[in-house]
Amino acid sequence: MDEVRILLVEDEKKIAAALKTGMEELGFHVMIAYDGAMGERFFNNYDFDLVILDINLPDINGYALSKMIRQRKRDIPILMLTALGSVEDKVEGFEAGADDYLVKPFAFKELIARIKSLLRRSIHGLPGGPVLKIADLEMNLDSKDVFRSGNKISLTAKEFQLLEYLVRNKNRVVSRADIAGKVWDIGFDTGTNVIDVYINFLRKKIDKDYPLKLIHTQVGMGYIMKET
Amino acid sequence: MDEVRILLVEDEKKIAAALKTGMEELGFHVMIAYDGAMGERFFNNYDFDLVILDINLPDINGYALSKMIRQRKRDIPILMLTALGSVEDKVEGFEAGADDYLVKPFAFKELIARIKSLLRRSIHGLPGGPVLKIADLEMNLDSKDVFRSGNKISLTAKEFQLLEYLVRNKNRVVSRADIAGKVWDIGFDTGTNVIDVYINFLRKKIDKDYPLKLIHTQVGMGYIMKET
DNA sequence: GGGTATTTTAATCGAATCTTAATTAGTTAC
DNA sequence: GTAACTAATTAAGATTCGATTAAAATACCC
Repeated sequence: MDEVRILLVEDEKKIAAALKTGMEELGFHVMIAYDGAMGERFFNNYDFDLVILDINLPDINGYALSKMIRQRKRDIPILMLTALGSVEDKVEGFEAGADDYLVKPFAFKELIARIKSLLRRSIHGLPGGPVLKIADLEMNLDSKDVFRSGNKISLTAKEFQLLEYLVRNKNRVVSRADIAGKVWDIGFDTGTNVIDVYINFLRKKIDKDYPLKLIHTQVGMGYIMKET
Repeated sequence: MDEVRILLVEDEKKIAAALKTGMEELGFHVMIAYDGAMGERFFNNYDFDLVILDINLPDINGYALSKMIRQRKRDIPILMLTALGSVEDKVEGFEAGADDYLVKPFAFKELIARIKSLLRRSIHGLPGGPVLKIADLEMNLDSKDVFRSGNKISLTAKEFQLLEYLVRNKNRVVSRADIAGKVWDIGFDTGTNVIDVYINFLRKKIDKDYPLKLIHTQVGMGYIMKET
């Protein structure tokens, strides 16, 4: 999730500054608007991935601003952040188009968790794009993409399965019998050496060009994937 | 938004019954599971638009169930409903894939407002026209019109269904078995190759005349739709 | 009911992938 | 240090997989 831009509309300068600092430490890019008109202007002139709205603003109130934003860009996540905690306020907030509603005072961590949950849906498509990692190796289980140090590596189906099994069991020695059972559907009584061959395929694609080797042999035991 | 089906996993029967009644009065169709295993079973056997999860369940806990649901169907909204109100609990909930987290006791109206907000976002109920997009390809689910770079493409019913499934799962490899189950109602044990044939039909209509191909084959895995 | 459009089955061809097998290299144990 | 074993590597053969085409079966429409 790179370059997430957040518009924060909040009139209490101290709170706004604190939130901005906290969020920027997490890598978000935050822009503060101190009133509704400013919020509207910013929204119209820049591109944001998410909006955080206070309700009680000096001029335009948050509900109105939310509706305006929804009209103009119906898929941007809006999170309302306010001292108004009654059920009616919340319902009104949601009806104005909010995707989430958080009552002050709140824990910063909860805010972040909710922001991430919202972004998960809107930015990188849908939630849970599961990615396995070890060192600089990444496997995307959805798209079946594999990257080493950012370079794309294309694997065949079996290679992918084997690598997935190894990475899932990283820092743990897996025997050939384990692999045979999980990746191939065989019991490993057969005198085949497919596994060795495939380990070789993987090493060529994954380790060969990199000084840091990830696949290691434990003679007499099996293979292990680790960074050290 | 017609026929919204909600899965409610909640072990306290009184609460579950009360919620079900309340929601059904609003036109939702609710199914109750009294423990995690039951929830999992229901989830696997029926189609839902939203899941409401209690955390403290007799057997499997809500976090685990949430992760399981996310893996299987990553676009369904999950709302956690629980007595655990600490920030850590909430963060854990969101990390397990929840889209919203509501602490008991709560106002029924707030629950409804949050449910509606989630449904509004989830694909089916997006306001303002159901149009799926990827790159310069657009599918209007209402009018069943399909455009590539503004040029109208006419598809047959099955072609449309298949394309819709692929586009909904863009950037994700879908296996033939997935497709067989969702687009055709078959289990893919049959040795048919309809899917391959239809992929071929789609490619001719959608990709043939354009340099940027959208339908890609992952040999041994399935098909994926992506721009790159 | 006839004719067209759509869906499905079937068969072919070529290429990608998987597997086997044999050789070379490396490791362990005595 | 050498025998015995274990693993790495390579190349070739076997098999599967997918694209494509054509034809058959089914559904649809007037």
